[in-house]
Amino acid sequence: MTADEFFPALADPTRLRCLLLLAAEGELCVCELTHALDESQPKVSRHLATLREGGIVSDRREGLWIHYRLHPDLPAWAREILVTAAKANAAAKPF
Amino acid sequence: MTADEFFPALADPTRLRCLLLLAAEGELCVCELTHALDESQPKVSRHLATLREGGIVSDRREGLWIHYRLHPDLPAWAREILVTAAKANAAAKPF
DNA sequence: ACGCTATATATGTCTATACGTATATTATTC
DNA sequence: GAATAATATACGTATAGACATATATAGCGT
Repeated sequence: MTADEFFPALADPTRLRCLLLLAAEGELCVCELTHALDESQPKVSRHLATLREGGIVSDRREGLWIHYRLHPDLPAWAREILVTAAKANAAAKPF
Repeated sequence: MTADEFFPALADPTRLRCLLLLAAEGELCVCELTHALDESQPKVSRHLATLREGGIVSDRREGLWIHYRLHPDLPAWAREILVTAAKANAAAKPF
């Protein structure tokens, strides 16, 4: 995982929000993400596929549900960036 | 400056390298960046314009040279992300 | 004013990305 | 094995992004 691969994944707002939710919650299924983001299921699924193919998230099937989480091999610096972005977001929307 | 505005600016390798160089060096003119990146002048200039229009860098003319630096108002979290990316880059290319 | 240097922008084109809608896949339950 | 639920993918299209080449602008020196 290089910065040149990681940053494009963060450039889409839907993908960024997915990653911040996953960083905060640990593991979420597609329907939880779809509901939390208020986006269509195919849209969320396609963005998750992008992240999966990029090695940024991993998935785990459990019956009908597929749970996504940050990929276990995601390097520490990438996680740090997500934490920093989450703090920036929290500061920007203090509701 | 929100994360949704900042991350797209990092999604292009040329822009990312410009920002990492500026973060490391403080201030550089276009010809220094062009030479350091080994890219064409219009290409570097256009990416710098993107960063300038996004409020991520500021420019200062001094005679023929135009010096770019990280924008003074760039929030701390954005600078932190650049520092983290720089460390990731340095670790990836230990030459 | 002219030429030179540094930088910016314009133009046309090509590629990548994102989207909505529709359909397919996978697993469960009856 | 049909029906249903959760998720994935395919397809067509629209938009954005990046590029190379060419040209314009701005300041300096003579």
